Amino acid sequence: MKKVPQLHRCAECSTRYKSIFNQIPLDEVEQVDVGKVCYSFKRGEVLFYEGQMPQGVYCIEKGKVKIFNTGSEGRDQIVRLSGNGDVVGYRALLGGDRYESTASCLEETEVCFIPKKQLLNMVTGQSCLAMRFMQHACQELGQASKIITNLAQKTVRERMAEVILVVQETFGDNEEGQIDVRLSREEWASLVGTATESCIRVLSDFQQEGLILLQGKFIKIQDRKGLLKLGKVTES
Amino acid sequence: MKKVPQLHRCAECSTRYKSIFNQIPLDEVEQVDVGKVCYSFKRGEVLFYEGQMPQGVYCIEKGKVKIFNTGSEGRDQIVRLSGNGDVVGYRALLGGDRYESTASCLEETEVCFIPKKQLLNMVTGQSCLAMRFMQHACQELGQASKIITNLAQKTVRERMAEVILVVQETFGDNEEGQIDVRLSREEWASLVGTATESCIRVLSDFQQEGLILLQGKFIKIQDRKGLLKLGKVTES
DNA sequence: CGTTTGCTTGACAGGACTCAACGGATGTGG
DNA sequence: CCACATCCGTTGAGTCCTGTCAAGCAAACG
Repeated sequence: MKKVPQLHRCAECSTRYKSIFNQIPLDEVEQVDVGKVCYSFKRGEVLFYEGQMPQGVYCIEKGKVKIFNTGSEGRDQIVRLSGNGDVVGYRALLGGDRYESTASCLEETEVCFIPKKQLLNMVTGQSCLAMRFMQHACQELGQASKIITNLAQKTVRERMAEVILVVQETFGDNEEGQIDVRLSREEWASLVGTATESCIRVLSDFQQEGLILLQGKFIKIQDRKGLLKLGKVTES
Repeated sequence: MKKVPQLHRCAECSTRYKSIFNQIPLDEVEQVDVGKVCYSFKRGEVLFYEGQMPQGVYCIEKGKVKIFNTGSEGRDQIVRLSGNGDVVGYRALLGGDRYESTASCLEETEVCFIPKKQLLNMVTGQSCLAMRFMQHACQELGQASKIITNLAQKTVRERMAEVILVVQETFGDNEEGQIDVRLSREEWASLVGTATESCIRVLSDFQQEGLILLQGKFIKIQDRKGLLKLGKVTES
């Protein structure tokens, strides 16, 4: 982790209009600049660990982060992937809990750290920020409820199909038409909630069935409809 | 469902101090009375169905409700149990979504229905209600993340042990020391995320191992520590 | 260029689901 | 109050999915 000389201003942040700070009055947004600190993380570096007390929130300026829980057997379960403009770590801070998950960077990632005091000031202030966080938490809660049902009822094949689609929606495609995130097989397995070996087998099955194309670390979707059907996704 | 002549006043509600309306100024609480309607539901009756647009929220005055998703195979997955003082259905309303779950009563239940317009007025108003909902949603989100990891990594036995403990914490014991909620085997299975038959087998195993006592529909915990250990619960 | 890490495949065992059958409890209507 | 139907709980048998272990190979890395 490296502290970055503060040259990023929220008002000019490219991700502002897709972030939770969208539609917040400009003067309030500029207020964020005052206390924040910018950091740069390498792949594998950690924003926060499960069990810590939150000291603030992290706004991702550029990069990708995985949020995961470590089960009792030590296996990881990724519960969310976050990218540009996402605010990470707000759940524990606003819920008054310790972190229940660990956040680790999937690639070179630049974040702005907003200290607890400042965020709470803004949230409890006049602004509609509390409202925005509330809506956001409620939406995430809806997604979580879907994940729960999927894990309990779908097979590894079905879950894998759905996860591939969700990850593509989250990060989109790169210039070559591949899903724009570099995940190891183990990380795909952590998303699906299965063993690495099972994950590998299912992925190569999918390729043989013409659903996807495996290109090293990257995956290209070949038959979107096939995946939708296989994953029994009720497209929203 | 039966409409109840409105004789319940929020300010005098016995559940108010454990509900989300705790610490809300009295005059605002009294404001709720204006637009609300009280209903009475029998066991099996439904507050709302998955897919509907939310028209308001339900505050449980007395009774118990299960919130569940119906998977693609038709099997149900219970994602939450709610009781006295809980507000049900706020997630979809505040998140701006349709209901992603169905809410069905486990026993005779009396609820106060607060219309959408009124709730939104209160939430967007000066009060700290948005803050309360935000905190609540964040806490539920933390629980959901735990459930996800459990479902993905624990065995049916482990999950069952944990679920028994969680349900007891939710509803407590009745006079006879049994967990104070009447759930069918199928509903226990829906909580754990398994088949009814597996659920039955595990429950009777637990009884033989001296962990619990099965008394018809009711369960009595005999060896709390054993369940904790088996469920690998990191007591919070 | 050696070492480590990640990927892949095979073999195997066991947990969990499905199907089927049956007794008992519950509830309804005559 | 009884007969009937339905639902619920329980048990057994069989199958298959999925995780684990082991080993070989490729890729990445310093």
